[in-house]
Amino acid sequence: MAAFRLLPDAKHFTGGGKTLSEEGESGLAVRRPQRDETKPSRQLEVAGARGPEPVQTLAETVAARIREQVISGMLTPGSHLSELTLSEELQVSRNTLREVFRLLTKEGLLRYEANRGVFVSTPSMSTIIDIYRVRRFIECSAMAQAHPRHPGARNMRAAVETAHHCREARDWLGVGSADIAFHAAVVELADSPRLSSFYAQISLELRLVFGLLQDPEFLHGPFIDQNLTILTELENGRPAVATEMLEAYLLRAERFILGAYARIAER
Amino acid sequence: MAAFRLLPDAKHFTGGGKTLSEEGESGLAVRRPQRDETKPSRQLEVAGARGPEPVQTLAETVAARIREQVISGMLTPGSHLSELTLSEELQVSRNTLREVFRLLTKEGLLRYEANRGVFVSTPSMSTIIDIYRVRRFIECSAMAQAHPRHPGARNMRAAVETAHHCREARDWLGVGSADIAFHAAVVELADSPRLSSFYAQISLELRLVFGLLQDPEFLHGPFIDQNLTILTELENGRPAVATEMLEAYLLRAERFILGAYARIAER
DNA sequence: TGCAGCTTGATTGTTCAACACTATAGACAT
DNA sequence: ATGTCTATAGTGTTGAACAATCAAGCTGCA
Repeated sequence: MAAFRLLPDAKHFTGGGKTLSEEGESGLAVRRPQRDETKPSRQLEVAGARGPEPVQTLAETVAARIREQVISGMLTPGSHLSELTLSEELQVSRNTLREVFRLLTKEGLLRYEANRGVFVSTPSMSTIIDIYRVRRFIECSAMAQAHPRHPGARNMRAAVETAHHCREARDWLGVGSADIAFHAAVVELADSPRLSSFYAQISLELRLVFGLLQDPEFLHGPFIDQNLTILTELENGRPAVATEMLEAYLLRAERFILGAYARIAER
Repeated sequence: MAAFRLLPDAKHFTGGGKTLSEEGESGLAVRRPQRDETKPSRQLEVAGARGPEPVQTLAETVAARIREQVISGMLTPGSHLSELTLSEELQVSRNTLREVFRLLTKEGLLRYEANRGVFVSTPSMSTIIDIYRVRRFIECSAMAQAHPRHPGARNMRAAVETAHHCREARDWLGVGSADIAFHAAVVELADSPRLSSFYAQISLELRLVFGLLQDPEFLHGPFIDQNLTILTELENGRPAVATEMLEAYLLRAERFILGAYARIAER
């Protein structure tokens, strides 16, 4: 799964570059239909089979694609997303693209500037602080009231395992995803769809931060073992201990990220 | 650059308690201002606006308007919002309206159904349960860690006072707003912009529920005094007591709302 | 030189009219 | 009544237009 199709180069989006990708082949791009000749079905479906959401509108598909571009670091924070250029590259109309921008702006990944367009939002120091405040707030509360045999715990375990696999494979992006999945599972313990979806949004912003920082091994490496310990405490019926460890984890992670951020910011 | 400017046809957007439909345009059928004659500046700004966001795009303005229609109960849950009809009534193009729909869908006020359009989302029993779960989760945590002299406390007091004024004036919609403002101020105690904006969204959904229920006096009346008590406890340096009372308040309110909901649902 | 004002592209904001696709309501046959 | 078929209305998406705005280059002139 997760076969990311990525644009050749992020520089295309920074306004300056001129090399447009021709990219005539598959992916999920629809070919521009010529009115009089062949008319390919424009209503498209997404490859991924599972999911109770069989239809997805073009705007949502494109949104998902740009989202991936952003969190994979291919679209760097601060870069300008030109409506014209992007609509040509992604083979969608400007109108559709604008709908996409609305979606992603609400998600916090993009930022509007009046009459100047959209930019990939650039997390600041205070962004990081706020994100971690929210994380402590939500995750710790969820953990504190958790039942050890809650289904969320199973997802936590699964996340820990994939994290280990990815570490062995030196797939640091995967490790990051698994780490986030672990903590999303923690939030699941609270049994609240709204809380979970909010947390998912926060995670997205966090990934933006991760993309900003280099050296992902150093970034995620030290933390995946702590996740395992926390999970074990929970499973052994000591949610209070697990909560305490979780809070310590989050405080440490925050300091860690802030430090890395400051280091690259002072350049 | 912060010069405020009202555009000529801003009156269209100040909706005066009437339906969405427009006052009868002189001349015949829905004619939109043609380019060469009247040219109202379409780039508009909102008057009040103490925020750092001086400019507002048409889509955002329209979104604000529909939002009000929804929470004021003028647009009832479940009703279908036709793109064509609404775009004519609001004097905006279908494309702009679709951007608006994207915005409001992300906010949870509207719901998309593939190829069938958007509907005002209808809160269910589980919606209410989830909303109150989140409220207890967030508000209680915020209260528990609050400092008595936090600026949020001032806002809490202000909300209590307007609630009383509105009650005297029999303005029950105002009472509802003040109640929500009070609890938003509670969340402010946590000092997290993201948490506050999330809570604002939850509040919106809750207002949707309120709009569904009749008898607003019965709905809000009993609760505004409890807010005052909670505030007093906080100000007197007993956040623990305040938290306890807050949780009790929320549990009671949830039962209350659920009961009212069930009563109207079985009809 | 320095700088205020004007001109000029480039880009966003918004609209329009068209067409493709889908769902639903009737008409019809069973 | 039940099921199939066809209009039809409404959504999904497009490309082209124009208006409003921003950014930068150019001018004229103290």
